[in-house]
Amino acid sequence: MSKDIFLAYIKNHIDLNEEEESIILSKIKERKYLKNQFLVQQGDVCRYVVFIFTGCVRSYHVDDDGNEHTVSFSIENWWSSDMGSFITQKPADYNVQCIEPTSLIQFDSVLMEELFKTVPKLERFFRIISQNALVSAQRRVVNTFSKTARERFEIFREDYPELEQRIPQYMIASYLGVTKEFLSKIKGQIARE
Amino acid sequence: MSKDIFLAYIKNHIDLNEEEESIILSKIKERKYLKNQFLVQQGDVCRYVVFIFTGCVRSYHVDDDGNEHTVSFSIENWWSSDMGSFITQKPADYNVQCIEPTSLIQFDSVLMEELFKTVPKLERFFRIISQNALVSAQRRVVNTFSKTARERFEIFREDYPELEQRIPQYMIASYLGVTKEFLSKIKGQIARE
DNA sequence: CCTATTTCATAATCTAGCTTATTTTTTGTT
DNA sequence: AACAAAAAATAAGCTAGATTATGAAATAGG
Repeated sequence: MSKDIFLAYIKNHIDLNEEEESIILSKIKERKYLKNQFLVQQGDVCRYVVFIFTGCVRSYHVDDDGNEHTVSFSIENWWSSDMGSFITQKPADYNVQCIEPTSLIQFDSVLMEELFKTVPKLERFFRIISQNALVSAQRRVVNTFSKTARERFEIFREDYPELEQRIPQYMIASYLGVTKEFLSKIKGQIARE
Repeated sequence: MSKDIFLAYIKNHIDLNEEEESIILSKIKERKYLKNQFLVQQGDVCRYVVFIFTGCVRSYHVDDDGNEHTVSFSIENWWSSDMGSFITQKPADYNVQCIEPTSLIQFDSVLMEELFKTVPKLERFFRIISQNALVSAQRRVVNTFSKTARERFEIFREDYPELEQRIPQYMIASYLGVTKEFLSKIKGQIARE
């Protein structure tokens, strides 16, 4: 059952006894989204953090010139949200949109606090995954400055080999910080070698 | 007393009772570093997370071409470390160096776990500050892609008005992701208006 | 106080990546 | 299967920012 995936994922990071497991199971439920549906829209307040069972979700910002900038892709066994908006309850900077039919658990702040109260160990769990997310966000900053677009593309391919097939190329370009035309050129170069 | 600054800082994010406060106070101690001393050097394993009382610390990565890329500046009431290295105990990607004489608290992983065990609320505290740091790292990626160098410089000035006076210009350039020459040109442009 | 070393400014040349435009391919819908 | 719409490829010309070079100003050390 897909909720067990979530338990297994937690148990990669912390230990849970049977009671804690059943508390968690009792409080979460699966929800499905269709392709192209939004979990949050830029400007709205983000009410959920989600854990993804299946599917794929993209977070992206649309700037003043109308250009899209992808913050993250989230797939199986990963998290998604506009954290800044969720924490502060201010308007979201990002759109969070399903790019595949997606099945997930939705955590609002009430549920979150309820879980922390009944299973305090989860504080530790979320600390750990928050720290890990921070580390990779910082690495991305440095890569953006120190690597060429082509290098960043090659790193992307290594880090997420399956993702390239599932995601339209123009979205990958907007994740790498280049235009779709330039990514196309890079792929041409690589193919020609 | 400077340790009280640390307590006050924690209490911005979570509540502490008297007992918890005194446990924390009993376990931490102040340490001083000279200007230019390293807290971590790229390639070594990072053994500490630090909280800064006074002074300024820079984290930066040196890439294969020998170029420096500043990940963060940390001043009064803020944290610093190479988190990735600290967590995994693998070689650090970053140098963490004092750019002013600096007074701080040093947390090694033993102390960290001891604190988490005796004051479990601190898990929550570190989750919150990690999440905040994640939000700003993500915002920085988006800004890098959506704003010009000049706009990023102006944002930097607004966000950290005091910092510009304290930090050499070439370090600011490496934080913004441009060469020192180009930052100099930008400042010239702005001055001429 | 003097000298050496960093740091900052300015400017000419060069290039990675952007813009704009056109064509081909793929995907989705009736 | 046919059509429409979205996505990808290709290419010419263009700019933000890099590189290289030189001199001036500020810091630091003796």
